[in-house]
Amino acid sequence: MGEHKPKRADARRNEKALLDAAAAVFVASGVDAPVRDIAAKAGVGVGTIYRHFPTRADLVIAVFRHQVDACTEAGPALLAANDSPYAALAQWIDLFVDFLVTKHGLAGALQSDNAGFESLHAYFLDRLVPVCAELLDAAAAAGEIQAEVAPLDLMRGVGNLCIGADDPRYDARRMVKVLVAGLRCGTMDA
Amino acid sequence: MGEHKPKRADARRNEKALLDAAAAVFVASGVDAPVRDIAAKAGVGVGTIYRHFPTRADLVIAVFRHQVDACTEAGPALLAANDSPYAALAQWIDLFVDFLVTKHGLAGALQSDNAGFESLHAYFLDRLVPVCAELLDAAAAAGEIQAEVAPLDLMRGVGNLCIGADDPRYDARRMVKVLVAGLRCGTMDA
DNA sequence: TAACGATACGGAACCTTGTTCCGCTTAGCA
DNA sequence: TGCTAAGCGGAACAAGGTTCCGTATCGTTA
Repeated sequence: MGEHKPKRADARRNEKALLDAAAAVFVASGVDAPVRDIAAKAGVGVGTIYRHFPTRADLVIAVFRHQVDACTEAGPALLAANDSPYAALAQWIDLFVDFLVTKHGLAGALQSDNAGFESLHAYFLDRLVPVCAELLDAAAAAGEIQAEVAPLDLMRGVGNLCIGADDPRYDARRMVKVLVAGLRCGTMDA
Repeated sequence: MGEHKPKRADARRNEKALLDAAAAVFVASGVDAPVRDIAAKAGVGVGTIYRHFPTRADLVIAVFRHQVDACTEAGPALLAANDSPYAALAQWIDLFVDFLVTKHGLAGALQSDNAGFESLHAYFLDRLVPVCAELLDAAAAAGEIQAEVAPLDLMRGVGNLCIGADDPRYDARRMVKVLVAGLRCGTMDA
């Protein structure tokens, strides 16, 4: 059930290149970007994509799993690199938003593959909730935040604020910043 | 600003044929059915479709407006044709469900054209809520229903019951029937 | 009624996308 | 160094939307 490394070195290299290229292209052109564009960006032929990822949807899923993993690992790293746990939390939320903004095209891109989307979402929650909890606890322990918020609530809240983030009239990131700032000063007025 | 009839008789005939054919094909094969299939069903060439509806999305929107109109007109007609207003309501809900089941593919089919979807939804509410109200009032006046339910609530309720109606394990129509039956006997127990 | 111009029609051709296929290349090993 | 199977590139195919244009038809006018 563990990670079974593919055989050849160049194959492994290409797989990573593809994941990186796809992530970049998705950010630049959206999740609907043509497979050919991704192949070009990675400097490989389309055939190579299809050997690693049987279908377009599989590639998309793989990229997002990859992002979830990165986000997971970033939590402890940020905590170690910052004196202030609150700062770490804020930076982590920032990464999380990067991820969400692109993630919102997902449901559409995976229209047929509903099962794939569900399992991805489950994976997403399984891995990210504990990280968020850790950051939240650390900030609370350091006395840097007043409001008591459950990790899942915070993640949902941020997620919901990011809905419609592609509308240029709506600055989702701004609203998230406000929400995160709100953690510092309890829910009482004045 | 009113309805401006197209010029030629055959053009008008074809437009109607297209609307009917598209509705039939959408029911049979879903909203993603190829334009060619619709043209074939209507017995016209694809070019004809594109003269009447500049884009695939426009055709889809036109079909659904057409359905909304049909549903709107069916309300008073059913009321007139039935002795029991409740029976009329039940039959109307049936038509409404037909419409909803296919409507749920819409958001996906119009992915790019979000504005089109929004305005369609507004049109949908504007026209259907009054009809639903009329049926509900008539049934209440005849003493055939006990529960007091707002038209919009009923429509949303039915709409929500129809979510996931394409899943063969879930019989949405059955649940709607139960809900409608529930109108007859108030919300108290026994 | 015959002729004529505008209007509408059909469907082949085109473009973009996902996916498959297969001859060539190259990593890894003896 | 040579062998072989894993990998690779990209042309070719399939499917869908959209465009184009020669032909047919409508509706009017002489």
